[in-house]
This record gives sequence, C-alpha cells and structure tokens, in this order.
Amino acid sequence: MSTATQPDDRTARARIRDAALVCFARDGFSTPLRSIAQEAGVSVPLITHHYKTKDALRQTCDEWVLDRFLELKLLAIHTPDSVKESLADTSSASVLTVYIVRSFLDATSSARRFFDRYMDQLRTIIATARAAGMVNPSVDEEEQLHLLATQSIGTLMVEFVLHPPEDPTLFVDQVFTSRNMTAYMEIYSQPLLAPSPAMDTYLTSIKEKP
Amino acid sequence: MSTATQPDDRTARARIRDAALVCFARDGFSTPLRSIAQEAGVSVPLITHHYKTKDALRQTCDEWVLDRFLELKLLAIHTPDSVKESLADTSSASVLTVYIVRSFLDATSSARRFFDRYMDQLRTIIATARAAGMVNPSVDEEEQLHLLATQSIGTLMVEFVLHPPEDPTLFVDQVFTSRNMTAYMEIYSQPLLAPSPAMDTYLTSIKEKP
DNA sequence: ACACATCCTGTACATTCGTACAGTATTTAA
DNA sequence: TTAAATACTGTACGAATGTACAGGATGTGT
Repeated sequence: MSTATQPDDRTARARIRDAALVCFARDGFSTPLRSIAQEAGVSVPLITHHYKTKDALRQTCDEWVLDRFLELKLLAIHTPDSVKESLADTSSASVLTVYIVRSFLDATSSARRFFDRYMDQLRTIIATARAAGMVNPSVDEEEQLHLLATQSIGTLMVEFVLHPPEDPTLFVDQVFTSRNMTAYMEIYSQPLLAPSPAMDTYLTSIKEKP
Repeated sequence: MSTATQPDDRTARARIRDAALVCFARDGFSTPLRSIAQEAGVSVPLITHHYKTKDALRQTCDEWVLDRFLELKLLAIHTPDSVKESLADTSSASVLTVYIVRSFLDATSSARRFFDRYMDQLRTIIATARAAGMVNPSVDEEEQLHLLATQSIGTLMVEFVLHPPEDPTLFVDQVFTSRNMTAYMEIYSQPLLAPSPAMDTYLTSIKEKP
C-alpha cells in the first residue's frame, strides 16, 4: 500500500528493461523502440543511451529472463506433483513464459539457450522422479528427455499461436486448464499405441542395438 | 530430360507464386518483395500487377499449400505404418512442411486453418487405426486428438528453430531420423509415468465425470 | 562557485520496404 | 492492319524504423 502512491521506484534503466520485456512478450521482437519508450515513459534516445542498440537491449532482456528461469517450474508439467505447484504463482512467471515462447517464435539463437537451460532443469526433475519410481526407465533416457522438452516447448508454442492471450499475464492459466491436463495425464500414463507384433519386434530390436 | 533444357514452361504468374513459396519457406514472411522478384526473375511491379498486394500474394500461397495438404501424410507419424510412408516422398512435401511451420512461427490466422485441416486428417487416421485395434481408446478422444495434433506441430516447430535447415527441401529427412523415431515409438507405446495411487485416483475420477 | 559527468530530450538522417504511376513491349481481337 | 488489352519495367514516393548528433537539465565532487 505504501508503494502504491509512489510514482516509480525503479531507475529509468530498469523501467526501460521492464517495458521492453512487456512489449517483447506482448507484441513480439519487432516492436518499435518508440513503443517501448512510450511504455517506459521515456524518450527513444534515452534507450539508446543506456543500451546502445536495440539488439543489445534484447540481449539484456534475454539474460534477465534466463536469470529468472528457475521460477518457471510450471514448464515441467510431466509429473503430477509439479502440476499442483504450477497452480500457485502464475502471473509473474507467465510473462517470462510468453517471452520465451516469443524467443522460439523468433527462431534466433537465444531460443537454443533457453532450450538447453530447460533440458537441464527437466533432467534433474525426471531423475528424481525416476529414483522415486514415479517415472519408468527408457531405452535412451537422454533422447527421451530431448523429446519431452521438445514436446513441452512445442505445445506452448502451438497453444500460443492458436489462442494468443490479450494479456501475457494470463497465458499459463489459459494453457493448463483441467481439460488439457486430463489429456496430458492420460497420454503419459497409458500407452497410446496398442501392442502389436510389428511394434514389439521394433521395440526389442532397438533395445539390443546400442 | 526433355524439360531440362527448356528455359521455363511456367507462366510468370506461376513462377512468382513458386518463388514466393520458396522465399517464404526459406526466409520467412518478412522476405522483401525484391527478393521474391529476383528469385522469380521478374521485376517487383510485375508482382503487384498479378497479385495486388503482398498479403494477397501470401494468401494465394496459403491456398496453394492448403490444396496440396493431402501430400503431407508424413505429419501423421503416430502410427508405425505411416512412418514407412513418410520415407517415400520427401523433398516436395518438405517445402510444404517448412511453409506451414513458418505460418505457425508467424502466428497469424492462417496457422489456425492449417491446424484445423491437420486435425481433420489426423482424426480419420486415428479412427481407422483405432478400428483396427492399433490405438487404444481414450477418455476424451477429441481432446486427445487436439493434444496429439498440438504435439506434432509443436515438435516440428521446435525442431525447426533448434536446427534450421539451410535447404527447406531437407527438413523432414533431418527431423525423422531413426534416433528421433525411437523416442517417438517408445513414448507412445509404453507409459512414461509409473502407476501410483494418486495417479490412479485421478484417472478414475476423470473417467466418471463427463 | 565551478567544472564535469550523467541523465534526458528534440531533431534529423539513412535505410528499408510496400506501393503507385507513367510508359513500353507484346500479344490478342476484329 | 489496327485498336485494345495484357504483360512487363524503371522511377519515385511515402511511411516506418533504428540510430547519430547537438544541446539542455540535473546532480556531484572539488
């Protein structure tokens, strides 16, 4: 309540970064600097004064999101425990999620860094879940991890394209509905494909080959 | 062989459309009209002569890809039979696939049309596979279909971002490697999550609710 | 009080891009 | 053959955008 009436605590440099983060998440990285300046309440040249170029400003935002990446436990929705966690803190992490999805939609190198970071995060989660007997073993666990990470990020991307949120804050609430979670739980707990001779021979063959 | 020496059979209008298709797939929809003109070997105003605006040109390409959509059986990789089919015709369908992925990366309304079309296609495939006993039943089959379609397109998107092909022709060969297919087969034929009391109660609860 | 660094703004420039316009060649129709 | 429609090009204009430059306001150290 005390900070509510204060105009703005943050320095202009931080205000610009936050404004850029919001604009990038909401409108994509092709957002004009003029929009960011308006969002931050400053002039355009002040942006180039603090951050030399637009690319440098974006890099700063990337690093900032990368530092906050641990907040995004909700991306790891593959264990039923983490599902409940995801329902806790949404709005702050939602903007980060949308920002990352935007990075992937932009198809630049920063997406690769986010992906690597996410695989690291998911690796430990699945490892502990496997140790607890909650996750079954795999023929090639690293390759399976790669597929799970790809499916997770990809699902977010498609969901974002199909139902773009007017407010980036609401994205994760919009994605992880109970209807979606049902399909998620089922697809990962019960086999989709029925056992067949062809499938069995294929699966046993890849188990023998390294 | 006979057509190899002929300069170009196609009318300029068709050449422009094909060039736009290639440029859009390779460089994205922000490709300048000048690049398309160069690729087609014509002047820029000729493009605006045949297709009034750039958006109209893109719409024409969208319709053209939508008409050729049935060639893309390879997107339906969820049954082991269709896997073998996918190894047949690649290069022609690969450009279409990359074009569609670009549409999703662009996050415009045309992506929705592609998605609906793909769900229709996948629906019949899974229905026949289910009738043949190859695919197990689901609690909410339409919702499961939606998830499978989302995962398929999303996987293509992430794969495209992580390993962008220098030549759009080679994308599908690059994606559907045997290493990837192994993980695919396993994730859809053997449960990832081990049965647990919490999971069982969750699954039985959603089976009773409509 | 003064010099100086920092913060900040207004203006302007260069580039890129889609599109419009005027005009020329080429094909078609009568 | 002639007139008209069609295909095609060169030039240029207007809008959007990132960035550079000059200058003013503000605070800070001596």
